[in-house]
Amino acid sequence: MSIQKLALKRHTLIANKLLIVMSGLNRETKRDNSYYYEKHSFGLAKNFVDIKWTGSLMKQILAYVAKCNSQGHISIISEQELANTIQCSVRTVQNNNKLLEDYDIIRWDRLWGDYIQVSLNNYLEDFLDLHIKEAADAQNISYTPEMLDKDHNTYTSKGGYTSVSMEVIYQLLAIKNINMLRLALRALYVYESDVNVKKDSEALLSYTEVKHILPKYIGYKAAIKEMASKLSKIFRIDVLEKDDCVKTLLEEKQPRKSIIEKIKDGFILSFNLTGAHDSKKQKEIEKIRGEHAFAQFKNFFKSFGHYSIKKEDIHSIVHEFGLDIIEKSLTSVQRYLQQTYIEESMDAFRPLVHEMESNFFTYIRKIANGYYQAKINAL
DNA sequence: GTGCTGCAAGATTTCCATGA
DNA sequence: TCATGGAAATCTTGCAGCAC
Repeated sequence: MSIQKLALKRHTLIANKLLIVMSGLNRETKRDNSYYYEKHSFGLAKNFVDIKWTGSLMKQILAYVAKCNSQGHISIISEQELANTIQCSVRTVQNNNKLLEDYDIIRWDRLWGDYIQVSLNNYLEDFLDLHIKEAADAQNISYTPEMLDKDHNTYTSKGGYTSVSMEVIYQLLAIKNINMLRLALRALYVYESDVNVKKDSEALLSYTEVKHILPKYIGYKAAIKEMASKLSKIFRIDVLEKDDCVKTLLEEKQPRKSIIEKIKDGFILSFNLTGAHDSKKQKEIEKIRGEHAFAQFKNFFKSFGHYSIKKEDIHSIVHEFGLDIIEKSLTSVQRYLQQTYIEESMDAFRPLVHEMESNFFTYIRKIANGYYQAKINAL
């Protein structure tokens, strides 16, 4: 019997401040004759700073964020499946839940057997870093569409959030070494900040930065290089040292002051996410290809009947299950329609077409969900 | 029978002294 | 300052006992 794992969201939104606090707050607080504290800069809540982030605890929180709905609620989750997914024992999952509840980070209740429900406390504020803007202030700020909800509330964010692909989440949950996990979480934040926001071509982490984030005993070059090399399943990583470091970064780019500071270290890790690992780019590509796949299917279907599906629903379903699953589902429906048309009577064919015409979104979603569950279980 | 908790052993992480 | 090894601290795990 295969070990059951959790089916997680294809794209998980996670506050940068959560990545920062779990990776370890930077101990180098004095910079350029002034003081900088990540705790204050990111507006971290006391309970998130005070709790001791063990490896299993970090992975458990990542799994909860990757599983919950838009209100931070998980209506049902198996402790055994969670333990299988984050690669620890059920006892550790239970201990962690109790600890997280003591620190007022989650609430949980047992449903029956090993099934529980979990709510992430202050989900918007603490896990997405989104804060509702007062109505009076809202008129005076600019915002991106992503910062508006269905009720047209306006949100502000201090440290922002990043989108992490399902592939990357599963890779993070498989990491056994706590310092590798810390390094990966910090690299994801730097990638969001440097590549997605500042539009640099790569995310750079200097030796000094890594040294002050990881515990002192592990903060030396050989150990950092060793850990970085093992993260190649998630990132494309280049280690730039001494002459390489200066030449590559100074000759090929026009670096900002902050990058020049990193170059002075003479030892820099360069991180890049490619293909399906880059959640934001992946979402944009899938939107366009998804629309194309549905347009092709609609063209095929027009000789049998007519249905309508909103563009937003296409984006949402492609976002939820992924382009490969959606294409597979549409191909399967097309084949099934053709087969029924050829091999069955009109009495069997008509109700099928009618079901699709009445709510094609629900119909295709049901099929996609089946393929998706099978894909997750095969991981 | 089920779920929770305390305990102890083993595993992992962190600290610290030391030498290069 | 960096790298390392041994010691100490902490985390993880499974078992046993208790309450319901």
